[in-house]
Amino acid sequence: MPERPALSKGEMEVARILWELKKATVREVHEALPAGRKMDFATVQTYLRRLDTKGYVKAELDGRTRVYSARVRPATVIRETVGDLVDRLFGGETLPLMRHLIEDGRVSDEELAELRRLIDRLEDQ
Amino acid sequence: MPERPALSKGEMEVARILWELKKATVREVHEALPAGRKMDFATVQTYLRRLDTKGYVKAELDGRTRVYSARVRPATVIRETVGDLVDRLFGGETLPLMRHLIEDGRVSDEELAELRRLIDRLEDQ
DNA sequence: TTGACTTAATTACAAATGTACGTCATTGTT
DNA sequence: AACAATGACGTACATTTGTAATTAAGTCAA
Repeated sequence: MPERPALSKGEMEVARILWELKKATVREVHEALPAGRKMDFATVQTYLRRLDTKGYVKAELDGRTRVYSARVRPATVIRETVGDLVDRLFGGETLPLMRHLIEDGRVSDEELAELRRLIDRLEDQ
Repeated sequence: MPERPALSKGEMEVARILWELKKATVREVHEALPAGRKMDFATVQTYLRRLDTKGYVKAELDGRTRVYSARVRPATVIRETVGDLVDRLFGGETLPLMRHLIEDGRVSDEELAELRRLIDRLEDQ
């Protein structure tokens, strides 16, 4: 595996927004920040540049503007990032994390139902 | 909320081991590192000291030896840490993370059953 | 064309992090 | 007692991270 340096927290936020937009300029990412999340334009710029350097995204020039897009698939990044967290904070066990998520009460009834469907699907195959 | 500085990755690893041991000296934590995880004794020492400074653990002296134990409950630390990850990497949505965990195939059938039980319990109340 | 704006690119820098060395005190061994 | 081994503390230091100020370059109104 081409081991990339891990994402920092700030990089994560920016990467996630880029994934959502598929392709975006610094400005577009900046504008897509969640309401209330105050981050300087230049800061977003820095994160995107670092994501590029680390190999997570690529940039192509459109005129004088850089248009960024993912180079590594989100699913991969998520797998690596969550895996790392599970290792460090849960000793590699996934269940305790799920238990926490479910019991923490941030999951709606609908989501619970959805979850159950997921489980069902996995079980009978 | 008494906002503590977030845990760093190294601190997480050490904290988790301390939680498991309940109470432990630097050496004990060092020895309890997962096989294959090579970390210098002094590094463990540093992480514990920083955990102390940040308010996550406390230390009492037994002779000339420091015995560390949690000051903040693991559940709290986990809630904060996971919450932060969910915000940054999943835009605050919990379900996508659970979906990932379930679909990533690291959960055994038994664990799936256990999960279902958890969901059942939450649903009928 | 010349400021006045916009926006992009570069550079900066303190704080946090990962990682460990050196020093000194303590204890166990001939 | 003198030496070797053990272990605690304080110190160190290069990287990485969070965050932005500065500089450069293109664009538009007068």
